[in-house]
Amino acid sequence: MNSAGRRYGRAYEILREAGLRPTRQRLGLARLLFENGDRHVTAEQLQAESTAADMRVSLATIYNTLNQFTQIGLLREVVVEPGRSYFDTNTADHHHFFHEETAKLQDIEGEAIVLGAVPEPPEGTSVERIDIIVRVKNAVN
Amino acid sequence: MNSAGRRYGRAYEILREAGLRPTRQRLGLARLLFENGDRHVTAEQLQAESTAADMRVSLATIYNTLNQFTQIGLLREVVVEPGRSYFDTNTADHHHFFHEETAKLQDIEGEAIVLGAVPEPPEGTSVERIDIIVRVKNAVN
DNA sequence: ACCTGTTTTAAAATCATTCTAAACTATTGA
DNA sequence: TCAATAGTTTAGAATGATTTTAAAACAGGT
Repeated sequence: MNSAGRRYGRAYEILREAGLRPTRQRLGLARLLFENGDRHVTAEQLQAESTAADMRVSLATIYNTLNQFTQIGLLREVVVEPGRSYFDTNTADHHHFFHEETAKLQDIEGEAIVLGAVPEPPEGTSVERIDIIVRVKNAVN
Repeated sequence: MNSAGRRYGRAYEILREAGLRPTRQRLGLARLLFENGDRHVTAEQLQAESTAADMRVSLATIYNTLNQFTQIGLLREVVVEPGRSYFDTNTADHHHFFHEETAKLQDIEGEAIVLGAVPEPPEGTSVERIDIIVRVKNAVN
């Protein structure tokens, strides 16, 4: 590993192993995404953060990177609203609260939600994934 | 009720009660949507159907109508893919299979899926709705 | 039939996302 | 170390779904 590799930590090798060149922008975005625990970001948000961190990364690259990271299993895409995609840095099996008013996602911890019966998939299909979204709004009290 | 009312059945009064004028296009779309059992349609699909049925309805009206019907509880919006909205004529409490390859939705019947533990919503919020999407793809065999 | 407020419409606008083609950069092997 | 090559990034154009706009058409009451 060279000095860049040391500076960026694990991301460097993860990218190499996935066959993605560890470029400046991919490493920088990886750092923003993974250095602060579990997060849910949109492309726009991530660009705002990279700008704030003095990295100039085009929106096209943000989208490419988010999609590539999703493909190699570093991120998971969560669809809750038409016309906006969230990317979740937590790829473990879990589900979400979605705050309708603030448009914010929040992980539901481990056993807090449990599926009783899982349905038989239709003939000739197999289950790929189960997404549960608990939509919440501010309680009126 | 006038002759138009009779011709379009229940929809006529439902719209009036919701404060929506029972116009030709709203009644026609209601007929397409509700006369053939449970359905999942996109705006484009509904327009194709109305064209096929010799009703000219603009896309803008299709969108307006789908949104209005959703607001008054005649439809339910299901979000499964970024950038495409499905409207479900079944507003009863139920969940969905989503076929990733064909982009088709299918209702999961009644008790086939059961939630064991339902999580406590975050402080100050109340649960609005729970959406479960079981994503399936063609089985490899 | 007439008035007034709704509704519909075509067309333009918007928004998130993807594509394109050219400029740039990482990697490899000499 | 350097050049060749293949993979990346980028600005800007293109796309596709949806919403907005402003004007024309219409529904319901008088």
